[in-house]
Amino acid sequence: MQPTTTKPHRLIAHVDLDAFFASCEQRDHPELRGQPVIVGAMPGNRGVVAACSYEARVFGIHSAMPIAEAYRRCPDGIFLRPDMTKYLQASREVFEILDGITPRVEKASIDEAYLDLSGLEKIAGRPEVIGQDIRRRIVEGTGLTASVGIGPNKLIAKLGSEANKPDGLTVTAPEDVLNFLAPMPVGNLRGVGRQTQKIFDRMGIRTVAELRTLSMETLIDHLGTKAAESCHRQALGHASDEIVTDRSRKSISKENTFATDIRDHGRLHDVLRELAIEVARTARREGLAGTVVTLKIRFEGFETYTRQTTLPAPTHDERVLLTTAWSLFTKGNLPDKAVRLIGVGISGWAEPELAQADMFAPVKQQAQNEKILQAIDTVTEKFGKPMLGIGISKKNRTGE
DNA sequence: TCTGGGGTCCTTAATCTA
DNA sequence: TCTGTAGATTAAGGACCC
Repeated sequence: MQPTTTKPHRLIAHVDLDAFFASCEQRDHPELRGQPVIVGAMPGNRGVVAACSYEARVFGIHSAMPIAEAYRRCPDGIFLRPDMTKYLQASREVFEILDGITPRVEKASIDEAYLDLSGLEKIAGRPEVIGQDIRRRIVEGTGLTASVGIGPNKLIAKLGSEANKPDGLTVTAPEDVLNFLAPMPVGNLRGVGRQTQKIFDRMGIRTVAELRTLSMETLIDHLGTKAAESCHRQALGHASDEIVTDRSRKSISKENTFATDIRDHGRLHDVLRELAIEVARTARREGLAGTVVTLKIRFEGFETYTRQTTLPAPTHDERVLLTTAWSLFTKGNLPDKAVRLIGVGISGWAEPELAQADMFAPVKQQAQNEKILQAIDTVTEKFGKPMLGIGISKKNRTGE
């Protein structure tokens, strides 16, 4: 009989900067310290709270809350527009510090990271000591506080950092994972948002311990296979412990919500051009060229649609993006209503060598296709009907 | 309450292809 | 040659996250 081998536990940390945007502002403007700071849209405009200080949270304000509601709750709060340049710089400084602790750092967002600390205990001491060291280095290096969770995988590390905010540290040993999770609301699990929460509410399931009592079949019946498997695994404390140090992006997009809904197609086209220019610029800067163009459109009443198409050749040319997106708008069978938001995105990256393709490739490809189409028309004219193979090509090409 | 912006991943339906 | 079909691919929308 083969000896049973069990995979050794890894030691994963999750580092989460506290109220990041608001903390950057309070750090740089001492007069804002101790004040309810709300970063996001300005009251009177459309928008939501991007981040708020802990002093603002006392009023029940939280991120993603409509700014009008935040203002109602705290009219004396300090409302600020986000300064992304500042936050990106602060984020870079934090990641430099984290890179100095271990090379195995995964950037989860502008203000969150996972670190693989496995093996570090021999040099740096117990997980508690390492966790305190991470927090100390961040506050000394940047003036910002962070909450840290440490556990055998990313889920437990993340829930740990959330459990003790702000400026806290939670270490969960592998043998404590089940007890750590048991009393938590199911909404703490990854992928359980508003809709899934409603389903659990209807089932009378509030905590992870209660979730564990459900059979896999029941879970699949209510949530579908993927979500059920994910919840089941998480409830038992099973999750990924892989640190992905080079996450490549899958898409680039830009969108814009108008202050008031508009119907003027000329203005829509102008805005779409600006967005296409920004998307194309980002793509070129990052050496990416994509074949899938997506138009996003939201009408009055928050009615949202997306339309996408696949180009014959990869592009990072704003003219191709604009032409394609505009044709999706005009030919996408969309309602004739005032527009609240318009956006454009690109994805479906070509292979690296193709991504370096010359920017006129799509235009050339288009011209090539036109020639082929002309040839088909000639053949059709001559023989009365298209030859089978060519006929199919034409059908595909035009999407009819 | 009245809902930004930039992403990722999943499900489902439609379409294409062999 | 035509047609039905299964699997692959594409498109659209939804849910979620920060």
